[in-house]
Amino acid sequence: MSNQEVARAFNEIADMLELKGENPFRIRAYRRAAQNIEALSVEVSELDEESLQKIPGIGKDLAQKIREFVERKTIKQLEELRKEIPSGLLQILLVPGIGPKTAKTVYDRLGISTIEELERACKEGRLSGLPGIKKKTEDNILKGIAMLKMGRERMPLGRARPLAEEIVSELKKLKEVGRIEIAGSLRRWKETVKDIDILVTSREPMKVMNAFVRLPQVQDVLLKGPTKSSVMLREGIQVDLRVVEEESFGAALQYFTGSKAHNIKIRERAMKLGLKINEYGVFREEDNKKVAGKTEEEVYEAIGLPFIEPELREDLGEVEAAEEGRLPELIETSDIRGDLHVHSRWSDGAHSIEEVAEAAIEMGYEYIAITDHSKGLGIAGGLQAEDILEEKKEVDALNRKLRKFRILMGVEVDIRSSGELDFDEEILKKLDFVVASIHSGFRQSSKQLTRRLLSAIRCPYVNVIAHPTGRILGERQEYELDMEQVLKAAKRYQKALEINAYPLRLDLKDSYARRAKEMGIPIVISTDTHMTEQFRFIRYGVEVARRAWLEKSDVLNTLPLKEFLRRIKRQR
DNA sequence: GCCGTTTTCGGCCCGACTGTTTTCAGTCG
Repeated sequence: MSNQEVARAFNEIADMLELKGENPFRIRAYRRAAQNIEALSVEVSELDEESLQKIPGIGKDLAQKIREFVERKTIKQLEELRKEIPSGLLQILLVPGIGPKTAKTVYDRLGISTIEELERACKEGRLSGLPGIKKKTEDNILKGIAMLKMGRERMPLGRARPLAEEIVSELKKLKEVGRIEIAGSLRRWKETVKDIDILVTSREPMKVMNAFVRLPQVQDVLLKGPTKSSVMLREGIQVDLRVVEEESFGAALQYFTGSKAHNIKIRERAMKLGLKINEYGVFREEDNKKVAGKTEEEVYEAIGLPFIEPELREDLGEVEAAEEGRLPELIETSDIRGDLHVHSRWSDGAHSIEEVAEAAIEMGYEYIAITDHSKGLGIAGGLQAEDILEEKKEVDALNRKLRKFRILMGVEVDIRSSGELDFDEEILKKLDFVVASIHSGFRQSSKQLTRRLLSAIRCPYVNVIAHPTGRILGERQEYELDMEQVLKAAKRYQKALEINAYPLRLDLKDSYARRAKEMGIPIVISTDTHMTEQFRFIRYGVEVARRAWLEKSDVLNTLPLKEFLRRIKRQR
């Protein structure tokens, strides 16, 4: 019973209670619990009722329901609701523009309980005449159904971020645009995003909005007003643009950056202090006088808190940490001194080692580890033992030539299906740095996969496990690992785990990386670069680290070369 | 259903846009 399954059950209960018109706060309680469970790095199935109640948003009742779900594979309340509410109605809720009220109305009045029926009824104009529904609403529902059919899922950060930056640079060209910032989950660098939020200041909002909806990337205008417009891009992601006053920019940025859960917490705190926060500023309850709003720092200060970095704003303990003055000093991209997972033309990279080194120097690095694939990965030009030794000669020669820069001779050694490494220790011993990773047998049992990683961690010459969970966003699920065991082993042998910065991997993900930090496991952030342009992806990895509360001192490749070498020697 | 420097009952974040209304409900973020 995974956390995700529990979260899904609670969300389903929330949906059905909503359809029944239940108390909205009770519904919110289920959703909040679901969200917190999903973000948890431990499995709720392993917790007893008492520990469950320590999770924020989970009290006696929900703790019992989790235990019930884990032990009996079902929740009685859920079963009963399912009998009461047709599953098609839940599908109808997924249609953008349709909420619980409309869904209930069409069900009660017309007996519609599937999307197909809804579509037919709209086309036949049978919805018109229901309370609050006329032709226009029918059209909007049909649009929403079309949108749903297009498969509106979350977009990986690595795809959405460049799209957002492109739009920002277009809008920046307008003379009517003052300040401009990306907000929303994109500013928090969440690994997938639902839409792109952009915030601008302007004295002539309508001109900005007019230009916005006419951008060449825009396929459809969803809504347009003086402070808020939304469009659908051809790439299939929605962009919301908001225009605010200079004087409220900080409050608006804070508000639209979210997360929702973080904002609710901030607002609750404000309320206790006799303040009210909205996107225009912080206001005193008694006389409605504005006390802050121009900058985000001001907003947090007004409620007695230090600035909280956007990446932390998930209501996962950051508000409490801010209150107690123990916010982390998050790692920054400029702290990184070397990339430790780099491919060259010797295997499947696009550039020579020399070209790669030059690009790394350009990045301001002091060192890199060249880690081409081992023989098991024939498809990626994996190297035989002799090739590795040849490659090492080239690296040695380059090191004699380069000043103030060091290329570490390494390898990305494949962990075979059997659990053995692709090279024996005699070869690995001769290298400066060894990255081990899984590239095959993804579908093995959890037991087998975990054993493979454990045996790699135990090998004295392995320094780091690369992309430990193997996931590729939108393509491949994580391996079914026993992550807790992997973490324990990494801690015991002090082997590093990689945050792979390749935008579609981001592996370790934030919640695991945070758990690793808490356990005292060393972390490296690397790009898995196959061409020199990809060194720039390091930012994505650093952002995962920031979301995981990591500081400079938690990450090995922030160390200067000498210290770094001393540190990895101790791993052997 | 949760939660407690206003607490064990009575609160629970806040506003824009749309389409239906003639002052507002529903949806969304």
